Amino acid sequence: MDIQANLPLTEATFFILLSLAPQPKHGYAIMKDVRALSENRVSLSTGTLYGALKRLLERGWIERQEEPVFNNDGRERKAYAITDLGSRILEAEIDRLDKLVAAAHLRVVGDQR
Amino acid sequence: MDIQANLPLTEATFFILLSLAPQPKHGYAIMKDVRALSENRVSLSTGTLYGALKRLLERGWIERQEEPVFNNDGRERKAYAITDLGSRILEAEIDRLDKLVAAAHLRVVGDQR
DNA sequence: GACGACATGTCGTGCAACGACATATAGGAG
DNA sequence: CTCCTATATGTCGTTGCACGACATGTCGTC
Repeated sequence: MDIQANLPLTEATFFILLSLAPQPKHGYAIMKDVRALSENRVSLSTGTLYGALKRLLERGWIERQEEPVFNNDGRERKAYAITDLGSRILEAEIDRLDKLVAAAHLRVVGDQR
Repeated sequence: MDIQANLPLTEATFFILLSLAPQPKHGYAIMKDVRALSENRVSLSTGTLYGALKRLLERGWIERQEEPVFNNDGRERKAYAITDLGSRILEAEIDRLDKLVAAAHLRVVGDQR
């Protein structure tokens, strides 16, 4: 399978995978995590979130966990976990972004970062 | 005008602005430059290129140069130039990418760059 | 005279983001 | 007891955009 062919990821997809990278989460938790990760810049609407999750499941980049996850008050949720394939794609995307940023910094005038 | 509201840029848009940042270019030159910039990963089809250029003109991120640009054999082309607004948006996008990459590197396991 | 590089454009398709809407439970404020 | 907010999951219609296919033309080379 050609990983490169799936790039670039959309911003929603990228943040969802990044959010699931350390540990599995349920939908709503992903939403909050992405908001925090992006310093409140990205607020996934539910349409974007669940639409994206559905697509990611179909592609096998993430999977539903069988073990239920418990939150503070004890209610259980079925969480999503990133798959090996998903991890490889996320890493490839980060590689791509690294090169992109490097190329951009070489080009743009008045760049002092 | 809220610059942040225009982000993220699509990959095509980003590379076009980045290509025009050092100096104005005509359409076909942008195509070749983007291919080189991205190490042959991104090949803009003409549909993407001219569609994007049209949108960028409408938004005032780029403009058509009045002075014709001459290529090797002396034929003239009307080139596109990035505007001040376009430059500010490009810089904002690079800022966004910087933060994104930084956040990603903190998160992802097995990251040794 | 055919072919590849140069050069500019239009059109139709398909995918993805997004806001709006729908639904439901839990807990705190009044 | 009722309203409001946070938690939680989902569907639907619209819109924007990338992309390949097609159309058109010039110039230089083999």
